[in-house]
Amino acid sequence: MGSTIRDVARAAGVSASTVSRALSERGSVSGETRSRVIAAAERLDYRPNPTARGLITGRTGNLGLIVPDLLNPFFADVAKGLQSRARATGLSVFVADADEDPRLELEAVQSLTRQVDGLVLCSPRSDVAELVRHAATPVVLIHRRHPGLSSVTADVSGGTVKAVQNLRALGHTTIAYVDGPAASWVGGQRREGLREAVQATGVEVIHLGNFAGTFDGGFAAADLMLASPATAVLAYNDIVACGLLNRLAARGVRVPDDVSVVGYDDVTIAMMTYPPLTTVHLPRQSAARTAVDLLVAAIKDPDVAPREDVLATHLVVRASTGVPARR
Amino acid sequence: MGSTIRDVARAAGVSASTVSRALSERGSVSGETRSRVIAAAERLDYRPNPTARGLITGRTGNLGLIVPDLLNPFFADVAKGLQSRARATGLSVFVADADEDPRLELEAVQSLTRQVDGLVLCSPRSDVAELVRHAATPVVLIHRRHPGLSSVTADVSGGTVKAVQNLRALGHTTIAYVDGPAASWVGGQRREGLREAVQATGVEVIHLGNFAGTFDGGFAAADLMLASPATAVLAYNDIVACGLLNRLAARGVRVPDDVSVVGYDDVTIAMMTYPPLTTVHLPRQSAARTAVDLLVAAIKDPDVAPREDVLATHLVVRASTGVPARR
DNA sequence: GAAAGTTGCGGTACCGTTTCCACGATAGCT
DNA sequence: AGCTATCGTGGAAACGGTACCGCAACTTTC
Repeated sequence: MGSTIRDVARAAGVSASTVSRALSERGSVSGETRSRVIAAAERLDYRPNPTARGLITGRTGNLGLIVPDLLNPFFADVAKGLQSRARATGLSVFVADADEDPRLELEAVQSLTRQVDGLVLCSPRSDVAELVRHAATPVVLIHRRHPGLSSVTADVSGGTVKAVQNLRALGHTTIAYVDGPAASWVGGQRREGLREAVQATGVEVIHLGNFAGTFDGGFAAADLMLASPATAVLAYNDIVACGLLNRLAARGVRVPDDVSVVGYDDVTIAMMTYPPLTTVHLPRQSAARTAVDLLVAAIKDPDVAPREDVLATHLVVRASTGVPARR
Repeated sequence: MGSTIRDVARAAGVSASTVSRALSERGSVSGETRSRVIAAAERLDYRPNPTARGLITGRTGNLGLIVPDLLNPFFADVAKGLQSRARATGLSVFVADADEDPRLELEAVQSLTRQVDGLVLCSPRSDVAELVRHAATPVVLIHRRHPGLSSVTADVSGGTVKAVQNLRALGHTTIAYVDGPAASWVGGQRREGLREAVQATGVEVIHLGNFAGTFDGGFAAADLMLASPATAVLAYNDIVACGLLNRLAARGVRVPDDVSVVGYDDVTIAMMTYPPLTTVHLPRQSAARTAVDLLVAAIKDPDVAPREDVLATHLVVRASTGVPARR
């Protein structure tokens, strides 16, 4: 089956340690010996056993990613980006879906931490300090910040300001906001952005309250929005916006003629709605890339100072926003 | 940091082998000794090092999943289902996104196979025999069949028949079909189902040709569909259907009044389109569950006979299909 | 030409766990 | 009482690598 380093050593007429050195490009080996070893390894189709290597080096060559829900395209995107960057770095990645359950998040940390060199926590729902206490490896956060930890976040409040400015420029003066789960960290960021935007532009913001961050959440919020004097609505994320669009269409409200809708995230389906959704673009693939890089740095040197990267956001204007009609 | 089995042994006043036996419920240990060991392990927060255990047992406790594209909600769903079932079985899962690239699929097999006890290949794009040649562990296929391998597929052709029968019952006699990539295995299944359906119902099927299995593919196909005499259209999958809906809406065609649209997969966004999409439901979470179970069986006994499970499909009728208008 | 440094390689000791074997003690049998 | 099972336990080997040390041969230096 799998040939071992000793098989290669025998075939090449050298010792096991020499094979190890020759193949890992470490230590000094004569060119002639090295090529003989490489030839033998090739012939036997030898691949170092990662488990055995991991035992002695303490490195697994793996990264772990914990997300609240893979079905949310936002997290799927992060997973994809992380995967791709990890592959480029020669790492494999464990993915754990915590099903929006803080308990499962902790469980995932515990079961993964021994098998990976580093952990990426994406939008964790639970207490970060608690999670980190159970992690035996470096940790990087995505879409959440925590003192003393490296993190990659997006400038959500800046994006919010841009969105509101754009709506204001179109002529909207009263804007509804559909909030998500109250505990959400990014939710806090958005509300802060809204306060800033109100100060900067003078628009009036109507908080419609907390809804689930899902299609149904948006669906439910639509009726409240229509009952309000707002001419535009900012949704917690694109999925919520999608629910809004749907309910609005069902009620015969035209978008953007009667109501303008703006989402957050710019996930794939934001382009697929009708009309295509104006949305605040949050970088995901690049966030994932950065997260891998931060992690790799922390693995190489555990004492490296944590870094809090904030990625720029921008507004993607599509067809769901326009000049408000008189109501 | 992490305490070892010897630390526990010392703390409990026994040997390392006794600790191993006590904790793994294997072999004979007196009740008194066991509880002393367990107490010591608890106190030291001892967790067996999975790497070391893996080295000696040859088991990693991990599963590998290779999908073409995590952004496709279909595959994200499979990943989620697999993950959840694996967790319930005490396994962790590696996820590899091959980016629709056969070369990356092979690479993923090679880099994962030594770190897992079993591999799940979901809709592989490449030659399955070639992939399996490089796998050192049991393999289960999802959404593809291959002689000698366990697989979990959905009865796509049966679902197709149901879809066509439904359209026929509504009064459609000419149906367009938007095909996906020519090489696709499921594509073949759908075409076969179409042939069956034509025989059974006598409808006429117009093949609009091969398109990318994406939103853009559907977008592009819409114009061809409108130029044909068909009153209903079957799309390669829900995403393609979504593209169709969009282009139809943009051209002022009403769904389902002017044209009926049917998708495949029943992914989440099928509920979120306007109008909500009638679609052939393909089980994913249960496919993933079955795949884990088949794999676990194959891991326990490598000589177990391969099983080809075919899961039932059904038509989910939503608002995108209706009685055809005279054109 | 001898001392010192460099290079290439083999031997050995681990990494942390499980598994196999041996051994003493206790129990059950004739 | 002696002989054989059975049970509980400790010791040692093994899994497949890498790291460290030491040694021989060769090169450099004054």
